[in-house]
Amino acid sequence: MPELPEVETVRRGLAPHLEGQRLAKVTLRRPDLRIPFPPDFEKRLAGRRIERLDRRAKYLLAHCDDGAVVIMHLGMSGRFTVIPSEAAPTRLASFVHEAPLAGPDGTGPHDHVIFETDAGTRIVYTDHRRFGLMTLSEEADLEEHRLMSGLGLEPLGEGLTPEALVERLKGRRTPLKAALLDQRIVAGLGNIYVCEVLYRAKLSPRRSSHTVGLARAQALVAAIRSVLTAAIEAGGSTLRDYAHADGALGYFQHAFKVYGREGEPCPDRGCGSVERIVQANRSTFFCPGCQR
DNA sequence: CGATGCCCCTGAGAGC
DNA sequence: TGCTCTCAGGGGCATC
Repeated sequence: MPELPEVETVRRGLAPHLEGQRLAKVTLRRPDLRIPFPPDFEKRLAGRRIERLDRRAKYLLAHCDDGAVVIMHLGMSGRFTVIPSEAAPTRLASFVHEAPLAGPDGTGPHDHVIFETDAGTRIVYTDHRRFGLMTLSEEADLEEHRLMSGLGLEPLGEGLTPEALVERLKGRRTPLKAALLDQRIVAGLGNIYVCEVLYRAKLSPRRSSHTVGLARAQALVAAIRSVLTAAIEAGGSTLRDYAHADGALGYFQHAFKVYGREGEPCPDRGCGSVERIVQANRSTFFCPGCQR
């Protein structure tokens, strides 16, 4: 699902509805997602004001006025729907595929969390595969939370330099594709954007990570920055049922050069056709002609 | 420590 | 129509 650009797009869509708002009510419709909700999650958040909505890697972080932070991850299929107070109490079906309308509150069977703000806005978290999570950090230092402490370099942050990347890839014999998916090295890339980054950097997904020196790392860092920046500007990518917080669709999927393009000619050089291979049980798309 | 496979879950689409 | 199989943007855990 959502990789960094999609999570950032969701953050931007939700922020105006959450920042500065007080949560009037929080409702859970099941006890867990990928992990259980913390005890008293609903009570703990009721009455709290959200001061800021941040993002770290693929996590959304809602900072409360009492210092608690709601940590949220969308997994593969998580999404938010904003229902303004004036809207009819039925969901806009256009951005929820096949989701049957259920209870009198207009929620469907995969709507697991409902936030209601003092302004009357409802923010519904939907996640049919339930690989997402929501939990609470009470730590004084958020970075010490177990979900945050192991995260690697923020791809659009200043820490991602070619030198830092070389340092983290050094000594690893794992394929470069797997290393870039490893959130402990660089945090925020997923399957689609790693494929796109490797294509643009002209590096093979099979290349052993330790063979990436400074020159190749420079190409990688440049590709990571440009692909993610362009994807965020496009509002992320829309595949299958994914949509923004406001129901709009991102369009970066039209800019994919290799992802999902098996058999098509290499878009840059026509030097071969895009191949699909399986690495670590996930599809990799690349051009064996120009990616070395 | 590092790398691989399997698992969590639901639904869509292809093929028979 | 209906069954079975594969695949899906994530990540944690066991195992070697």
